[in-house]
Amino acid sequence: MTDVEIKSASEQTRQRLLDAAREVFSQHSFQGATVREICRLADANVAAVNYHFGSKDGLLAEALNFTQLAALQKANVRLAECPETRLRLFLRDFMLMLLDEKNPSSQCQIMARELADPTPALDKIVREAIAPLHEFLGKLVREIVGDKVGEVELRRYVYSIVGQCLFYRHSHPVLQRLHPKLRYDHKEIEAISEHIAEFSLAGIKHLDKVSRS
Amino acid sequence: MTDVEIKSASEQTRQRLLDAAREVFSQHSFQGATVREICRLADANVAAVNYHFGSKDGLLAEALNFTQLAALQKANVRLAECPETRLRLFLRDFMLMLLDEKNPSSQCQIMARELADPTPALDKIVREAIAPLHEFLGKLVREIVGDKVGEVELRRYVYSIVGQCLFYRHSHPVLQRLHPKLRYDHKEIEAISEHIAEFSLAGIKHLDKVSRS
DNA sequence: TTTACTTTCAAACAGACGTTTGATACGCTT
DNA sequence: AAGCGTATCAAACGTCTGTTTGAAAGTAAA
Repeated sequence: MTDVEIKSASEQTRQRLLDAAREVFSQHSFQGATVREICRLADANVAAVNYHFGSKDGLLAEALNFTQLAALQKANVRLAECPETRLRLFLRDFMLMLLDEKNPSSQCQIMARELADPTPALDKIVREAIAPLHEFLGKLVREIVGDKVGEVELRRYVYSIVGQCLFYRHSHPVLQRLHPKLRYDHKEIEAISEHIAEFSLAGIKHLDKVSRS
Repeated sequence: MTDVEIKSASEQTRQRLLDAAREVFSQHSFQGATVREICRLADANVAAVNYHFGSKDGLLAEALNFTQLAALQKANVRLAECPETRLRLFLRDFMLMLLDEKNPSSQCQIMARELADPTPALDKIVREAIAPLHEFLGKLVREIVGDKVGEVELRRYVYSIVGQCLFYRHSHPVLQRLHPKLRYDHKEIEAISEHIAEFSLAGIKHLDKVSRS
């Protein structure tokens, strides 16, 4: 009987607040999300946020959780595959995490909002999620291109890959207006990630070839 | 002596409000931007926005202006170059428009904010700016890949290109934290656009080759 | 100058926001 | 059961928001 299963009433409301916060912060901007809506969703009093987390900023900071993203990277580096295949597999898992409509508490939506309108939480996001992600992708791409490519160009490869991925999450409101039929189901997400992987691998290898000549 | 040069006092404040609105809306989210700050910047009374534009929403709608983006496309289709070169040239001009720090009234920053947190203005943006842009790029890429590629794949090419471009604008707050030395001067922007062009052309032609086989 | 209309202005409005307060209810040890 | 620290609650606080108001100032034709 661990304290992971049995929690005090206080810890339960804390958890409900965190869940509600992830839900609301992912659907509205930080300024657009209201403490009152979060508390309503968590069946808690308005004062609960300030009691448990000090402030709205504090709640956002604690609501951020990047374990899923970190787990993806950790699992990937353990694979005994060639770097190209590992890139393909990572992009598949990453896009599934990024676009899955079934996963409402997606941290990535919060991250996307922070990009457009940074709050103090962005520093934590960059430090704990984005910087490690870029480092991970940098190493992976390095395995593909070898040592001939400079750091600046390597970074641009990573930017091109990440840029393509984020586009689908970020521009979702636009894509839905352009193509109302669009749905991010599992099959569609796999097709998208395969496209990004092939497109990127071609771009990487072509530029690699050019810079070697 | 046309009425373009000599304007009534009323039209002058209208214009000052529009300029101030573009400035403020590009630096804050729609919710974060306040009517009072816009009026302060425009040296106008708080009531001026509602008098001239009906509401804050109305002001944003009228502040949007996509003539620069449209001009880029119109100039590009008139070039007597091969489609690859035209893509390279367009990406150069597009990125200069997107990233130039000297251009504070950049419409693109407002667009980027609308993506993350749509307001009623997003419909106008999609209709008048994004849809034409995607159509333009779709035709340009079509010239490169020929008729063998399906519509769905063609769209994904365009998404990959646009995604790379928007990343630099969109993730600027992140990139600055990752690499504080980063500056978007003319030379850097040209290097970025060249990278995106080469990366994308390689991706397009490789996938084209694969799908033909 | 008078008249009619447009534009500006200070002030106020009504509502929403994050946060604080002081009282109440709860859980736990003694 | 008494006592004590913690957690919850309705209510209020002060501030900021977009918007409205009615009077004042400006503009231009008669």
